Amino acid sequence: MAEITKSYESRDVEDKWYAAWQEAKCFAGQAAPGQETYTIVIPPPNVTGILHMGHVLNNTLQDVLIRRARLEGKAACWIPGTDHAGIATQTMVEKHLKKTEGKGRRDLGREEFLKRVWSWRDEKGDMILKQLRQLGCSCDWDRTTFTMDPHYSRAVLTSFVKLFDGGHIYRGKRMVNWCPASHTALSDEEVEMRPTKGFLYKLRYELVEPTTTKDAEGNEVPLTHLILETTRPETIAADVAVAVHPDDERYKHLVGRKVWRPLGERVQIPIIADIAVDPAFAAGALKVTPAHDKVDFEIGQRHKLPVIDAINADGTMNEFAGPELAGMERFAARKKAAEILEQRGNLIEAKPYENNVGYSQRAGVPIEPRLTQQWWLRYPRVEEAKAVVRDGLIQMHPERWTKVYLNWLDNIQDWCISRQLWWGHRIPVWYAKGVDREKLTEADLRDPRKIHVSLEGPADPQNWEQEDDVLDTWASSWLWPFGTLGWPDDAAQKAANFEAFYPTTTLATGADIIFFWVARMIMAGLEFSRPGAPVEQRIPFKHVYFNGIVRDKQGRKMSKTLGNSPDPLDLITAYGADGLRFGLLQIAPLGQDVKFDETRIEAGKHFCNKLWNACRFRQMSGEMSDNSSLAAILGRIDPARFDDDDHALLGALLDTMGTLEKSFAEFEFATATQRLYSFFWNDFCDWYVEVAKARLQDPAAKVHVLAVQDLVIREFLLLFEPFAPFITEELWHLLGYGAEKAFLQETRIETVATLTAALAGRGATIDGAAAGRVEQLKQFSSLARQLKADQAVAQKRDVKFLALADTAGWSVLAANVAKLARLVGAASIERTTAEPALPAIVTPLGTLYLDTGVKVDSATERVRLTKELDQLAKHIAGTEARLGNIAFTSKAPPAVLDGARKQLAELQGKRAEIERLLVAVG
RNA sequence: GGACUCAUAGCUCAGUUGGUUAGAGCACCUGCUUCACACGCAGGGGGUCACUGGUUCGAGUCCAGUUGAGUCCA
Repeated sequence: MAEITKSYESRDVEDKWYAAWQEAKCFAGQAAPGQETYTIVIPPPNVTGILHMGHVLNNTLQDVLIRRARLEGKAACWIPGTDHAGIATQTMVEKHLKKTEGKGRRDLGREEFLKRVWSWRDEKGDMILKQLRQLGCSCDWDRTTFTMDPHYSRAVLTSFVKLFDGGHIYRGKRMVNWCPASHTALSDEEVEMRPTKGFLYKLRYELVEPTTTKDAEGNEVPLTHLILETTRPETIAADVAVAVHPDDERYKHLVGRKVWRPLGERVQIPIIADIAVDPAFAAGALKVTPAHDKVDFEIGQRHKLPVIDAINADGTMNEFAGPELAGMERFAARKKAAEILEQRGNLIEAKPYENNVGYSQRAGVPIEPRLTQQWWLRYPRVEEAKAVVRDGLIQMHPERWTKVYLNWLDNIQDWCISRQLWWGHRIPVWYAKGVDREKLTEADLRDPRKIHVSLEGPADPQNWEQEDDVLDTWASSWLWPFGTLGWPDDAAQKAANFEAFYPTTTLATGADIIFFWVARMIMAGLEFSRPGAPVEQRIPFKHVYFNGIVRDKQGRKMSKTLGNSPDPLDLITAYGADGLRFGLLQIAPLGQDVKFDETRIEAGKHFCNKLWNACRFRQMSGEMSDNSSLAAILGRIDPARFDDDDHALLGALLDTMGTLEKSFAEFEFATATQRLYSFFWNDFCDWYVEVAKARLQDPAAKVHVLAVQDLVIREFLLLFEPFAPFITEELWHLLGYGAEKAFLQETRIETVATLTAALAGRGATIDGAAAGRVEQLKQFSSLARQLKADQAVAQKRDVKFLALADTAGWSVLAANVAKLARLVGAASIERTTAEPALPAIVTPLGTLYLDTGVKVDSATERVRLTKELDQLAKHIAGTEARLGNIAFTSKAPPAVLDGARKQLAELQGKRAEIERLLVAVG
């Protein structure tokens, strides 16, 4: 067996083991008939993406789940892949083209451009998947899927055709969120509302026929114009009416009259009444611009108003905006429009104003409501999607997200699924040549002479033209849980073992895509996955775990522009993948955002090093014996030699195992990591290993004590492996736990029940009371050290202690004196019945005197003891007051009362002892 | 406007169904190269649990309100 080095060097072991795992196909998702499965599909990162901290958290969580499932003997399958990310990738490649060749995509043409995107992908895509390997992710790489792969594309197009045939898809000229930067429509979910500073322009619209109105006092006064306010004066030339609320007394008599439109061609536009107008906003009159506002469009529809489109696809104004504005960029045009209006006397004032403006999430520019032909989806299975979550078939963690999910489904709007891009799944619709696409009706869409919808395309392609648009990327990723398992092809599904692995078990993702992805996947799963099967077989997953967002120390989102995100690969280099994983999970409580703190990652590394050295020390402590099975180790454990420390340690181990079982069931990973940490560092290293040093001096006890350590390390490595797969694998082999050359993952992890039973099978039953006695010993040693420190005695100097103890206390001390002496640095700990004039401290096992050989400084001692006495007095007073309260003694549960009485007795005993010491000091 | 989350030590966070003197890591102070580990060991200082009120024998924990930070929806 190789000797363990002085410190853990992650770099030396990570690559080695990852290669070995892959070589041995450790991560292959293969299910034996009847075997319980555990499936995860990765939230596919952008194919152009590189690993950031959010990925690290999200994927570490998935790896922890999948590795634990493997240790529990389940058929674990984690399916990786990437997303083609339509807009992002197309924009990226376009930018690259512009920079390197000075060309735009239109210069190349669709086919050539797509070739360039593919070659970009082949060269740089999947980089992130390589990075995930460095993190230790145990994905079944043979199943890697890209949303543009031929079989996956087939799934996407199949879903379109099925939905079209089912009447869920239609085409229509409607208001969409238009991104002037990317030249495409966006879904509502891709629009982000941002408070934006601008101006509210107060304008005068001149009445064609002046009239009168009543002023505040009821006097008849002349009225020559209407006042209205807008944030977008550049669209005035596209105004087709002015609207007021039908019940607004101020304007009732004006409805039906006309005003002069102040910009563009000098025309009269009607004053109309519509309930969409908010009479409380501004002056209560609204300019109606159907082409450039969703509400205005609806008003226009109701009143059969014309539509004037004054803005081009790229966000510049066209000739309908008027000669002064034509050709200008929309924001420049806004300024210019205000100037013109001011010159003409139409502008009353422009006051600074902040309102919510929709921005393209991807391009970061304000979207333009725009009337265009698009493809729309009426979501299938909406009610069923609500039911599966409401009924708990799909559980969200934390549970509160179900409310957000249900609320969205309650207010669901049709989904604009077409995008005016080239990179993506081209919509499988063909128009007969000569058909005017602008004039197609709903009925025409169902007419096979005009429209062809299929996977293969028409038999006579020369007579047809394919739709130019592609599908929204999310309209491909919503099929992910079954598209990655071979759907819709029967043979492929069989090969992927769809039958065993679907529904998937857990989806781990961020709550920011609950609508984009989670909700849509649920609907898609219900609609497509197993037609006709019971609902519990059609859901795409059973659990959704929402991980938090990784933020910087100031609580800001990590982003490239802020430069506040560390490179995960640097962190792996510095702290090891295990240190990064463990450290990050420690600060990632369920459903809460994570403020990133590099010192916690460093602590993760330190913990790995601690584990490493504890194993190293075990190796140095004595011969390694057969560790290859639990039975072999248990065979060396001698129940007759169990002392309190053995009981307490194994009790803590079982408790830790129980905590982990519970944590995994509840997705509480921070709890799990914290317990692993405190168990190993405090219970095992700080106490057990230290006290064992004394026991190891006894040759008769040695085999047993080392076996206990071998057992604990074995179980700990199994518990820790999901969090830190590299170091645990390395130690597993170094300490000979694997049979032959078996990997750690091939061993089944023990449960509280099985380990308890295995111990019982060896005749060992854990004495729960031992932990309390060990606690007393810990306190004793801590107090003894404190006494030495107080007396300025060097720690390592072996001093003489005297203990004034009763029989019970002394019996505990006597049984552990060798351990304690070593622990506190004592030449001897002897019992005394006298009351020596020495510095003393009161412990749960008796009063301990320190014989320094120097005369006691009674003044210092008095100060020290008095201080402690004061503190004690306070606690005693508090406890006495509680116990003296009849309300407390009559109502509190007996256990609490008992505890309080016991505590009071202890405190009083301690006080009496300190008082006595004070007298003795003089 | 509606929904949600958070506020505990200098920093980042734990704190189970309310129950002894509120914990950890990092940072800080003191001491220590002791036959695993200085990526370590020992000892220490540091908290009116945001604020106000309520329920209760008892509140960091439950309820209401206030303030502040953040997220989502409209």
